[in-house]
Amino acid sequence: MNKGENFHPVWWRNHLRGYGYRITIARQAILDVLSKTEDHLSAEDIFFAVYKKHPNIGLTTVYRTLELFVQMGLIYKFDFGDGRSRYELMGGPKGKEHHHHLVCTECGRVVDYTDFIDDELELLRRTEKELSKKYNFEIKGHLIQFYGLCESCRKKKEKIIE
Amino acid sequence: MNKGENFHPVWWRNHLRGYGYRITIARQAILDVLSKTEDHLSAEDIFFAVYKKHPNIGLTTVYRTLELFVQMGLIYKFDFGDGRSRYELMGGPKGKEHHHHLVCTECGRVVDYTDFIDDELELLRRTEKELSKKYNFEIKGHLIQFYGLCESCRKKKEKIIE
DNA sequence: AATGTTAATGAAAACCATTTTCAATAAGGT
DNA sequence: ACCTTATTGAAAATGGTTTTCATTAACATT
Repeated sequence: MNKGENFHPVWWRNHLRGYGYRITIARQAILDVLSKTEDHLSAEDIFFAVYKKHPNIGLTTVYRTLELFVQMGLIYKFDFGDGRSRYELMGGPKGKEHHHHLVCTECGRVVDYTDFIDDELELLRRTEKELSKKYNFEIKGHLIQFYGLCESCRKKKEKIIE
Repeated sequence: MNKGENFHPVWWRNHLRGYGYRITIARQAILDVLSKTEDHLSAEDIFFAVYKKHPNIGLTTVYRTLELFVQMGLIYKFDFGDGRSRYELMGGPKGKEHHHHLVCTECGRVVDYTDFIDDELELLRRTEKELSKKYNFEIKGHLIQFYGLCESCRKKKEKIIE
């Protein structure tokens, strides 16, 4: 952030280097976008956001980079059911706290919630432990999502019925 | 099942009729396939299974029927991350008991588990209640999945490292 | 700072699960 | 048996993602 450097925290640069990957403009730009948003961006969203400063970076590179980051565990990839994947920065210095999602099946709105996360995580840990023993799985992660109708979509439906 | 009738439990026929839909060969055949499998079938899997007895039923119809059944709440649609959707009969006379999934990210194997389902469901109900109040959502469902490596995939990886 | 090796990239084409179109068919009430 | 209209099949379209391949750029070495 200082001495004229671009925004590129040490942690993920080391992460990249540690895995033997190169630090490129595209990778910096993509992580930059992800670290500055509260939204759940699709590959195309990220492409457009990156495009503003780097119109030479292609959508293909965005896909490849996201795939790489997912493999490295730098970002999460989610499917909220609208036919495209969404990406979110994982924990770490610039990452948000652990949360789960509440998805409106009508308009696609996604709410990040952290309520009860502790209870959930405790149960998950217990369940993980037992499942890995019983089914011989090495468990790496979990997915919890709730689906429903958000307030405005609910109201729209009520109006139609009236 | 008796009197020479095909396999077509009353419950889903009424379900269909109740929604004003017609009972067709294709719909019978597709539900029949879903009710007789323990696997997590894709649309194509179902198409092939149906094809054996009804080579005239097209893949398009399979997709359309599955979509309809999902809307009606007769079946569940899952995404295990391999690029195609998987379908499962919901609860009901012929449905399996409520369960969650354990997915191997390497080979795609899916284990249905019911362990701790009660604890999970209790927590889910509590969480749902609070979330719907706090975020004004009408919650319709949830998704819980664990991801990891199954035993054989883990062993394969160990071999490569050696 | 110049050079060499090789990973990374962009553009275009390919891929592939799913959806749409549209004319033909069949479910089920009359 | 007939009529209305939902349902269907085949083929084409769609659209997110991946692959191909020649070019470019990271960065270790000199």
